[in-house]
Amino acid sequence: MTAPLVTILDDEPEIRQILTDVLEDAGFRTQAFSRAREFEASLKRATPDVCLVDLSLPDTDGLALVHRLALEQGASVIIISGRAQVQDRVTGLELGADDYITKPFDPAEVVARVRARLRDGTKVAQAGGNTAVFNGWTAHFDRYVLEDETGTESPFSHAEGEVLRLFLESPKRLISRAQMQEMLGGGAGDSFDRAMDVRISRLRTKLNEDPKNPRLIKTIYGAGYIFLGEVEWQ
Amino acid sequence: MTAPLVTILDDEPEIRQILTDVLEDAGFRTQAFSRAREFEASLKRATPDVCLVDLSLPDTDGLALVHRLALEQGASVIIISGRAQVQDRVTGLELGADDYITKPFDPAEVVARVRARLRDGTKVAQAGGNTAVFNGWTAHFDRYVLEDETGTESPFSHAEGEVLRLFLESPKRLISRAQMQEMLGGGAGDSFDRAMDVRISRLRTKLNEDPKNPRLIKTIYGAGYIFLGEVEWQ
DNA sequence: CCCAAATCTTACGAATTGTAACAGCCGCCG
DNA sequence: CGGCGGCTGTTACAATTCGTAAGATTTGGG
Repeated sequence: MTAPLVTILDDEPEIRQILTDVLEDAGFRTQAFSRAREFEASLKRATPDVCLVDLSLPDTDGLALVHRLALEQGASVIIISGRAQVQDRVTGLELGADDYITKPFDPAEVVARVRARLRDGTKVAQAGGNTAVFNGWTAHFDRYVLEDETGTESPFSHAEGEVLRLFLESPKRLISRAQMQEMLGGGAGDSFDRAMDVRISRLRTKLNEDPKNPRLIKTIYGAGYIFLGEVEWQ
Repeated sequence: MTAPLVTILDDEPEIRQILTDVLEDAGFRTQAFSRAREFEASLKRATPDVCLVDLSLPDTDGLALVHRLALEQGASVIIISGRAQVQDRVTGLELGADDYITKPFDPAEVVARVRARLRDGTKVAQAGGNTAVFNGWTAHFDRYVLEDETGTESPFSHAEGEVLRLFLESPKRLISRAQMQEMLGGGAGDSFDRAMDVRISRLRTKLNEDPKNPRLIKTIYGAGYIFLGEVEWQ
């Protein structure tokens, strides 16, 4: 699957550069434009997944553009603007923008907000986000199915999926028991730890882990678990 | 069609009051909670369209709650927080929130952002046609007919249609049993749950679902059902 | 090496869900 | 009227899920 496409429309070269860099680092494809005319022309060639639009454009009314974009293209639109007044934000959002970021902005936050737009899915071709590939396995969270490297499929349950997803979302990082309980909605039950053990045990079986030498789900005595494995979400 | 439901989770009574007032003025239905426990209990009865969650809760880790919400409920989540650091926002958004508003906030902006969520996210009861196309099937609700991918037609009953419509109107979202009863005018009969089971069982048969591995109507043990499939109303 | 704590695994059972079979209801038609 | 057929809820039993308990095993300190 190709990476999501993010288009940037801003007349300041610096901003374009910063946004392009940080978004490409985050794994997106990007296209940057300085003028609305070129930007709109590009829409006829490829529909972006998210558009970052600066309102203070010299050659167009930015708000009208946003309105058209949101209405016709069906793409997610994030306004980036120097105007920080509440009224500006409200009108921007009412006109169809999905988010409104004020300058000066932090690049990391922009990336996070772009991701948030991609996640909610209804606008994007829902291809991504609920399938993960790791070490020969493929986990389909939409179908609750785990796929072998030979293509053999076996179902996993909701509880198993919760744990697996948690691991796949934070690979190669220590996950403590307490963290799991919270994430998995465990009312910190008295013996809830044991339940978690069992869940993990069952997951391990399903992943054909060698009990003596687990390769994917590693126990850190007294601390928690670590999921090793090269995960790629699709 | 009923107004969209917005739930508010905040421990400060003032904030709850302000948000409730301004959102109801804007035409939404609201439910406000001060504690996470009650809030989560309410989710079993009705799925809100948007959740406003304050992170600084006394009785729970707010971030974990947000994560669960975004993951399982598929509802739009907006974090409201006193913490304004970029890092806080980024982690909040990465964990699945759709937006992040810092206190102090302007009520008008909150309303605008809630509206933005509703626009792209949840399909609010499509007023449009009564024909839905999904995964090779076509459901004609005006004629009570289900059409095969080969064009073969087979009738479905009223009760089956109710359930099917409910699924098709909220695809890829968890639908709890309680919700079904409500939506389908269920006199909360004691054994009405089993009737619902039977309805779904019959619907599954009609959709040629493999009992061992259903592809469209998925059961989430202890939670409800989820309808997978790419739905398009016509 | 020994022990206590932590963790793994297995078996069991309560709760939940699936579905086949039955029965009541309603409309249709001879 | 009576029988028939489709629809739908109820019941009963089978299958699944998942937490709990309990014993086995592993870990790390002394």
